[in-house]
Order: sequence, then C-alpha cells, then structure tokens
Amino acid sequence: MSRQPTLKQLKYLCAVAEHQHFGHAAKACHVSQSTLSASIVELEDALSASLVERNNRNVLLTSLGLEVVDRARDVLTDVDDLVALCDASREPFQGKIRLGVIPTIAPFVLPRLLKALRQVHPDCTLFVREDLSQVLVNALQVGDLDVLLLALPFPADNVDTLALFDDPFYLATLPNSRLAMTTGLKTSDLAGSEMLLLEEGHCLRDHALEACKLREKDIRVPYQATSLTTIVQMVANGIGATLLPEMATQAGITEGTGLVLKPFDEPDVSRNIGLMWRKKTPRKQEFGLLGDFIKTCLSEGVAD
Amino acid sequence: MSRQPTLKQLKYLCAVAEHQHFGHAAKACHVSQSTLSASIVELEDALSASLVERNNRNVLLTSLGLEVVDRARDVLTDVDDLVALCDASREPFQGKIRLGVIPTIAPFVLPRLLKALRQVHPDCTLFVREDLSQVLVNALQVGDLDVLLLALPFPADNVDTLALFDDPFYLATLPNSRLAMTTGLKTSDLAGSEMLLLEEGHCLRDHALEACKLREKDIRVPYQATSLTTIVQMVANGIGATLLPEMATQAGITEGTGLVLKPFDEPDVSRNIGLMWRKKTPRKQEFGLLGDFIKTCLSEGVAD
DNA sequence: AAAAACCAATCGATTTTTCCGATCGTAATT
DNA sequence: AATTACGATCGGAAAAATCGATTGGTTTTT
Repeated sequence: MSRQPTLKQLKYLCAVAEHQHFGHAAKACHVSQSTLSASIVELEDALSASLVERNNRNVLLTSLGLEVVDRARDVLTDVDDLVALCDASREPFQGKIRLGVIPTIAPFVLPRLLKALRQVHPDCTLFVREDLSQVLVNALQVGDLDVLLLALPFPADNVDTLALFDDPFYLATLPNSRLAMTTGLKTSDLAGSEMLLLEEGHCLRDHALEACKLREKDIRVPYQATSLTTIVQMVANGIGATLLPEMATQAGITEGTGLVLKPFDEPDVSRNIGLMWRKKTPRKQEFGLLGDFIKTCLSEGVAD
Repeated sequence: MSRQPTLKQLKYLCAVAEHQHFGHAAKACHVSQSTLSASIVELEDALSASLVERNNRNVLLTSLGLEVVDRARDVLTDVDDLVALCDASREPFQGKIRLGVIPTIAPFVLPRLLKALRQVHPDCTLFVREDLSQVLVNALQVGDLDVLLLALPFPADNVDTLALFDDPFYLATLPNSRLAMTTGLKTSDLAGSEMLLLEEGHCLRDHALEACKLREKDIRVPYQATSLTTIVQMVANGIGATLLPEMATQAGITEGTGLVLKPFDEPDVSRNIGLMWRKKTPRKQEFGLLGDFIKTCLSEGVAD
C-alpha cells in the first residue's frame, strides 16, 4: 500500500533531477544533505519504486524517475499557481467578485460600472447575476454570491449593508395629463390615479409605494409589467402614469417617448441603493471599497 | 511571505468543501475534528487568505476558497496519477523501457519483437533507439537508455550483460564463385578473398572478423558499406563475398538476389547476441525477463 | 425561558515527524 | 596508501501533528 508522497519530497526529487547531485540539491533546497537524502528514500518507499540510481560518482534517474519528475514538476507549479492566486486576491480588486444586482438597477448601473472597473482594476473579474432581491439574498446566504447591489432596506439575516446613495423617484406621465400640469407635485396627488407598477417580487414596486406613502388600494393598477422599459412604453401609449427611479431616467429610458418627468416637491421620495454582504465574509473591507468605487463611478458618470 | 501548503491541508480543504461540515469531513479523512480544524487554519495562514466561512450552523467557502478547492482537486488527482503510474510500473512490462539496438540487429529482430510485445504486454511501451554499440553504451551509462540489445562482448564499465543466443555467420556469395563451390567451408578458406564489410564502428565488422579468426590484412576489403542490405546488393553484383549473420538471412535479406548462403563447417563461427544494462539499475529482474521474452519470441518466430 | 443539542475552535499532553551534525562506507583520484 | 568525494546512516534535539477533552457561541427543543 503506497502512501501519498509529500510536496516536499517531490520538490527534493526535482532538485536532485536538476542538479544531479544530492549535496547541491540540498543546498538549493536549504536543507542538509542528510535531510534530502532521507527524504528521497522516503519518497521511494512511499511510491515503492526506485527513482534515483546512486552511483557514488554520479546520480541518475531511472526512466520511471524521469516520468515522476515530469509530473512532480507539474504538480509543484500548479501549487505555486494556487499560492499565487491567493497572493493576487489578497489585494482588493485583484480577484473574482460574484455580484448580484436587481433588475431595476442593473441596466442603468452596470454599463458604467463594468467599464470603469475594467479601466481602473483590470485584474478584477466581476461575475454578475441579475435577479429579484429575494433570490439574490438567498444566493448570498448560501455562498453563491459574494455581494449584492440592491435597494435598501431589504430584510435578511446575517448580513451587513452599506448605503450608497438615494435614488429619487420621478413621476413619468404624458405631457397633457392632469398630473403633468400640477406644480409642486406631492405624493398625495397620486391618490386615485392609474399607476403602472412592476409585477410582484420587484422591490422597486414596494419601495416606490412606500416612498409615496401609498398603499395598493390608494391607486388603480391596471397592468403589471416585467420591466421598466415596458412600463415606459405603456405610459407613452396613454395607459397611465408611473414612478421611475432617477438612475433610469438618467440612462435615457424615456428618450423619444415624449413623456415628462416630474420630481416631487417633497423630501425623501426615493429609494436607497446599497450593498449587502454576509456578516462573516472575510472581504468586508474590499466590499466597502467596492461601494466607494460604485459611488464615485456613478457620480462621475453624471458629471460627464 | 506565504509558505507552501501541504497536500494534506489541500486534501482536508477539499473534504470540507465536499461535506460542508468539519466533523464529517474529519471522519472521511480519518482524523479528529480538531486536527482537521487546525489544519484548515494552518492552510489559511499559509496562504494568508480566508477560504472557509464558519457560520456555526453551516460551512461556506469563500469565492477564493472555491477556486482554491478547484485547483487543489486537480493537484490531488495529479498526485494520485503519479502514484498510480508507479504502481503500474511496479509489475514488469507495465512501464516504459528505453531500448537501444544496434543496426545489424534492429531490422531483423524489432519487427517480430515489437509485434509480440504488443500482443503479450500491451501496457509496455518500448522506446527504441538504433545506433552503433559505442553510442548506445554511452547513452546507457548516462541514463538515456535503460537496456541495450547488441552483440557481445562489448567493453563497458558498470554494466551487466545477459547472453541470449548465438547468431552464426554465413558466407554469402554468387553461386559461381570459388567459395561457393567449396564443400566443408572453413574460415581459413576466406584468406585472400575479397570481403565486403560494414564501415568502421559497426561491431558486426569486428565480430565477423574475429569469429573467422581473420585480421584485416588477411583479406581484401574493396569497399565499406553502411548497411547489410547495401552489402548484399554489392555482392550480388559481383564485387566480392561477405559474411551475414543468420538473423539477417532468416529475415530474407538475400531474397531475389540469387546469392548462395554457406554455413561454416566449424563451430563458433558466430556472434553472440545479448542484453546489457547498468549494474545499478533497479530493473535488473525485469530486463532478465525481457531477455527471456526476446529469446522465446525469436525462436517461436523461426518455428512459424 | 431554560435545557439540550450542535458545531467549530481551542487547550494540553503525547506521539510522530523532521531536521541537523557527525560519522560511515564505498569508489575514484592522487 | 592516502586522500577526496559522495551518498547513506545514526542519534539526539526541535518541531509538528494528532488526539481527547473542553470551551464558547448558536440553534433547536422542551
């Protein structure tokens, strides 16, 4: 029964193969000759095979020994790569980040974020998953994702959150509608009007209602759509009005539709965008930096 | 400064990744939970990286941890393969044999030998190198070859030889020549005749002369050729006579040339074919078996 | 609310391994 | 014959690996 060889033994064997001399190989490995010699014997015992022919005057590898050395070299470089991988990912933004983003943020933020990240941290690989908040939170908790970009608050256990910025809601409506005429728009003006909302599960729906201090029964919801773009098209066709987050409007979601965007004449009619990660993740700090990066990247983007 | 991880640590990490549970992983590895736990900590220290998130109720791998596990699995299977390689080559004829053969044997023996070997020991890989005896011996001594098939004796240090069989010399000549008429051919009859020989360095030349108790000056050597086939053609064209080893004649080297082959009416007009390996090789036994195999394979071949 | 169960980390003791310097044995060189 | 060179081996000291028991924190059960 052959025990498993150790990496050290394989390293020593490769050194012997390289130097063809136990003493020199030992020096190269920073161990004594006796240690190296014993280690080679151990390896040969472990493999139950002769790898080295000691000839007093010169050292030869058996043909099996040569093959073993070949493979051992591969193993050792693979392990070195593994170590290098860890070294590289020690620095923030050098490794892989699995980011979850909700659908009402992704299309408006990712283009800019990914571009900036590629420029500033080319070694950082971002895997993005787009899904509903609840799905993302589950994935985060079971370890399939590292960090989420979503709208806060969202209930979840064992997580930390980092608020990044507010994202105000705008009323989007046709220019000739009653609400479009209103000056000093208040959330209370919405009561009783026809509002288009995203389908159940999208947190934007809940956050928008909450920001406007509305309950579902306060308004009429003729249809539920699956994306903001669809909603905008429906509003442009006269089905009703809707609430759009600023980041969507800045991304030009209403361009060419003739819709007007009206801010509210009240504070805090907005959702809050933030990051979320597992409380126990060892990468808190890196994710904090990621938050900073997202903030500056988006504000710069606006300035442009 | 990150030290190198050990295979054991990597194995334990993979077990944790598989079982998602320290206790179960420890059981699977036949160590105590404390040992495994400490080993994982050690690994994380060695890599200066967090690989596992311990969450009291469940165990998660960080994204870096997942990548490390991926690579670690590769490393471990590579090492297993390495061990398997040694296991396989423990049995004779399961591994690789680097065989050197001289040019006056190779074309007459290798076809049969390789075919038989493939049938009987399909797992045995034979690398063949064909060259002059002296070149082969040098290669053997520096470890580039494992075993030689050549004509003995041949002087070499630190080698063992195994005689396999005698290979009698035949006189090959045109049917109408003086020697062809001779009945009861003796080596002494060759004196003064024109004999074609291989160029310097081929041991066949020396062995043939020695077997016939001739010195170079006893005969006339009009040309020197680089192969037995060439020599046969020259003899067929009336340039002189030559001495051919039996294995060449059995392989049909004179077919279609009209030459006659005359055995000598004397004992020991032959060369001796044998194996040679380094005295210190750990595969003596296997090479002995190889000798047996060659002997039976060639004698069977004759019987066919 | 308290108790029990669960789980990984940690502690302390023991065994095992590792490592070195010194020495030995053999073969080549002077 | 003496010397040199080289790998193997030995004995002891230092380091590590490993285990059982315990701890501390959490979740589940009672």
